[in-house]
Amino acid sequence: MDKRITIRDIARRAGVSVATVSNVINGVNKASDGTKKLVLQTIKEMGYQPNLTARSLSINRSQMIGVLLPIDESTTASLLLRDNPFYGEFISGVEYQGMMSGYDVLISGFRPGQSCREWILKRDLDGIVFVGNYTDAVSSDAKEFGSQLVLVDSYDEGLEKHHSVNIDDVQGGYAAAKHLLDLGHKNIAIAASNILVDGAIYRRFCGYKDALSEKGISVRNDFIFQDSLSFDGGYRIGLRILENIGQISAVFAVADIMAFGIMKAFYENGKQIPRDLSIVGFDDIKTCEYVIPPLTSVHQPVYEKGITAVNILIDAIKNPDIPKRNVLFPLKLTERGSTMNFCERRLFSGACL
Amino acid sequence: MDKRITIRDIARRAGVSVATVSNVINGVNKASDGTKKLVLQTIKEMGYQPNLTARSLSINRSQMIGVLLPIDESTTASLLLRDNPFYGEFISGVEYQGMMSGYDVLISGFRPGQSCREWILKRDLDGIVFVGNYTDAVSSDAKEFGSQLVLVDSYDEGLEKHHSVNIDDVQGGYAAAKHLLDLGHKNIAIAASNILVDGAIYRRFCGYKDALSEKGISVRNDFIFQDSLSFDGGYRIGLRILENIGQISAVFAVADIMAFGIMKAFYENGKQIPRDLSIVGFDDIKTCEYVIPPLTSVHQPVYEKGITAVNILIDAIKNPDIPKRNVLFPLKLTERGSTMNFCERRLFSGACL
DNA sequence: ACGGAAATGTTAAACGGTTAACGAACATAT
DNA sequence: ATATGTTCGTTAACCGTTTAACATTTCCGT
Repeated sequence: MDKRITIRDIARRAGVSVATVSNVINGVNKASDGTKKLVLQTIKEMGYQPNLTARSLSINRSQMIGVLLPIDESTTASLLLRDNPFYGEFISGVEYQGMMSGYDVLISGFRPGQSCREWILKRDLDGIVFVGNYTDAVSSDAKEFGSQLVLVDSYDEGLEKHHSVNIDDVQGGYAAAKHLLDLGHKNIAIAASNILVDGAIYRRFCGYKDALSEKGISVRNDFIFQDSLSFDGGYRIGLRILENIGQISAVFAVADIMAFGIMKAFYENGKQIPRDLSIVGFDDIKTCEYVIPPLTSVHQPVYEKGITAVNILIDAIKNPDIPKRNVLFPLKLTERGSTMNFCERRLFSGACL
Repeated sequence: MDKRITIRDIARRAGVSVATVSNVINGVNKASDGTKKLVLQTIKEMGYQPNLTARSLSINRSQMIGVLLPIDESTTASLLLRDNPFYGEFISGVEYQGMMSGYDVLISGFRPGQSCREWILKRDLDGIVFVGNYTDAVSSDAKEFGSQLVLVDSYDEGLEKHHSVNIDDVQGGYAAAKHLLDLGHKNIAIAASNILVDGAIYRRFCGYKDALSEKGISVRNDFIFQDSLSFDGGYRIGLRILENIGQISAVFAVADIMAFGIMKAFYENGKQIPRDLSIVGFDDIKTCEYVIPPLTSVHQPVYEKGITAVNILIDAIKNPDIPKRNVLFPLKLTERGSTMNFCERRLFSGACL
């Protein structure tokens, strides 16, 4: 409960003006070495910490950046952060890089109907990292006040107009399907959420389609399974695939979590992965290594995305006129035990076609 | 890039003094209904947002709270947040409750050698939620500046002196072992990290011991397996258990992630869960539902811990003199498919002893 | 009609920094 | 000796709020 020590206390004790103390702190070269030493010494002795709130007010910059996370629409209450390990990992990257660059990180859910203008303005945020599907409102909000903006995971819209960090979903989808094709599979289903709603999912689908058509295979409508992007959604799709078990030998699930649901459905019905179905997931969350068999999945660099977003943001804060940067992370498939060669699989039940 | 609108602009436009505008904003009842309406109207028209930085400076409170997260000691670089879904879930609770109470949330890793005094001082933080093993330095830092402190997951030390939120590890460990005992198991191993190092783990062990001795069973030293608190650690323990497969029929893993490692070791060696080994985990992370069989686990309310911590913190901020509160969440076991009755299991291989 | 309280405002000094503008002291060049 | 420039500092205004202290008007009881 001590009285807070201010720059004036330092000035008084050191016998100089507050301006001089301020200059020393900020490295403005306007003090003799002697004075500098004296001031620094005094600061140390008194355990003085400059107050960033006051500084913010004065220089109109806060040295804080914000992360806006999507909300779980179903509850409006909790962040997706709660249920999806992704966001924690992402924030970790943001926090680390922010800290390294001297910025503090504020987090918040971006609740519908809310404007980020409010948030930026209230706290004088120097910039924000916006995760998820961005709305035009967001960008105009940011621009209006000299705050910088980096979009993450919202590839589609207005990409050129903003800084952005994305993963190459098309290529990822392609890699997934390609892997299955290389294993000799021809009848490859896809498990997804509504393909037309979510841009990222649609792009993964496109990659899948590309890989197939490269081999002269066209996508069969009845091989496109759509349900909610969740374990339960995957489970339901798993049951539907089981009905077509003779025709489908492999499936590309556009999210790991759906893949787990499919695996569950299969096990419950006495089928085995990968003997009865090869599965490749997408995201490569830690759980992929824990399940049995471990899930082959398209790896996405979540932590690195956080780091990169902050790097771009801070560059932009320091120099608002740099051209927009749009980073697209290439994706690589991590092969594990949930996929196997189509022919070898046939060895269990007969000859290879 | 517009000029920011300040309280003076509002005052000018509405033809009143800034003090009046301020009063209206803060609900101080010093203005006539007419004036109030006028001011509010003007605020809306001009899209004015009070600047919290300036307010902070003025009232010496920031309406911000901080969350200090433990760092992964191995890297010092990244947060544990990166690898452990826990923290994301926890932060989600903190963010939600903070938002509901009008506080913004700042997050940071608590890096060794750092003092939180600096952080509190710099940003005028009203309070902080400290997660993990706390050091005395933290508390004196906080106290010194009227900042409030809530300790999370650091049951042991100086509990009475601070607000705290913890889970009842002893009871959780007890519940885990009890469940296995109730299923008829007698030779129950425990998989843990070094029992003497981490207080929480030690308490879980104590609960396990209590349950056993209640049944007249004493803990066998060769049934205590210790390794790193990770999937790999669990895997190694799994291999060691396999060597004693005749003797051990069940295991309590003090963290889900270790349980998954054990399961993996068993499957790789052609053994089946729960037929050859009943397993109960601890934490009940989402993954428990995804693995096959789904893991029986002691559920811990991570999100609620976040909510509760913030509630206590804000109470303490508003009234610094309230007595210290120490919340201890009771734990409940969630039964799933990784455990089975000892006798039924014997049906596979012979008679029930 | 008068005094005092209540209601409604205003003024101006904080809060803890930054920084433009100014100035003194001293060295150097002419 | 004078002009010119550096070096080292100070003064004071400002950032956008809050709030104590004061001022004016209105209301009410007697």
